Amino acid sequence: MFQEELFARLVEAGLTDARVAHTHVTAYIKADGSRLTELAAQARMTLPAMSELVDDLQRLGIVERRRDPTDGRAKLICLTDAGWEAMGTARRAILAIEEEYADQVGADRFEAAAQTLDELLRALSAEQPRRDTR
Amino acid sequence: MFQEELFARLVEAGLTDARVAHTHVTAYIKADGSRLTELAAQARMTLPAMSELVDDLQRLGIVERRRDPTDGRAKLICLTDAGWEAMGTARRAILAIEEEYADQVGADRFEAAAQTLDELLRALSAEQPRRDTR
DNA sequence: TGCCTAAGCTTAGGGAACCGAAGTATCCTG
DNA sequence: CAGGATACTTCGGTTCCCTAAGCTTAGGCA
Repeated sequence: MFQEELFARLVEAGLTDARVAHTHVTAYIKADGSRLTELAAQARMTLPAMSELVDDLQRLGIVERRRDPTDGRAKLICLTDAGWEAMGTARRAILAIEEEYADQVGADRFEAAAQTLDELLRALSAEQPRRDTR
Repeated sequence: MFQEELFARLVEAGLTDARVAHTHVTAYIKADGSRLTELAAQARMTLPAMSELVDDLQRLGIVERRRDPTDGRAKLICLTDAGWEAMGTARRAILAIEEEYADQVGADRFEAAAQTLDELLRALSAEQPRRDTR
């Protein structure tokens, strides 16, 4: 529901190739680059799954893989210029939808619910940290 | 996260064949039976997708398809005895998890957030009723 | 009565988003 | 400088959902 609305807006804004799974990268990627292992753990998915997502975003020119200067095995997933731009329009779209939601139930209640859920998620994440990355 | 916890508990309770998608049926099915069209609309998915789910639950002995006495085209999807039993254990598992969540953030806040989200969902569903069932 | 459209459902084929197992390259430790 | 651990990739498979195309029954209307 939220996703349908978001992706409709992204298409309007010209981001026709955006897919839902991409958010698993864009939600966690750091400004100076993230390792695949980091991203997979934060998104709670396996390395192969995250690798495929990064492949796709690389094909679309949103991210690029750079060699990690501190570790020859690792790669840093970084946003490209086009990636930063896309992040900006996505963020604006999300804020607009959140505003609509806040209008439906009252800004104070929406804010409170969001806060509660965020806290709950953090508490549960702390209990059961990452997935098994054997 | 919630799903992992729920299905782990269901397996413990002996419901080893339960799958995530089954909730799209069990969440909406009425005590005296529901039509496929109804279920698909409420779960916001297509008829073939819902039909497959019902196939699967039928194979597992959870639901059965009865002829609708008021319309020869339609079928009523009904819970079997085993289905009612499974619903009971699932409901108990869900309540137990919700209690744990309430403990994490406070029962009052959890309750308030749930209420807010429920209201939001209803408001959005009213705006954008069902999916296109051409 | 006999079509003809619509409604209810099913079948067939395919794509997206994951997972587990197994492989390669690099790092680190004794 | 072996041997194990770490970072990542490749391969094959499952789940969950979709669109397109069918088949059957209902209901209106000439």
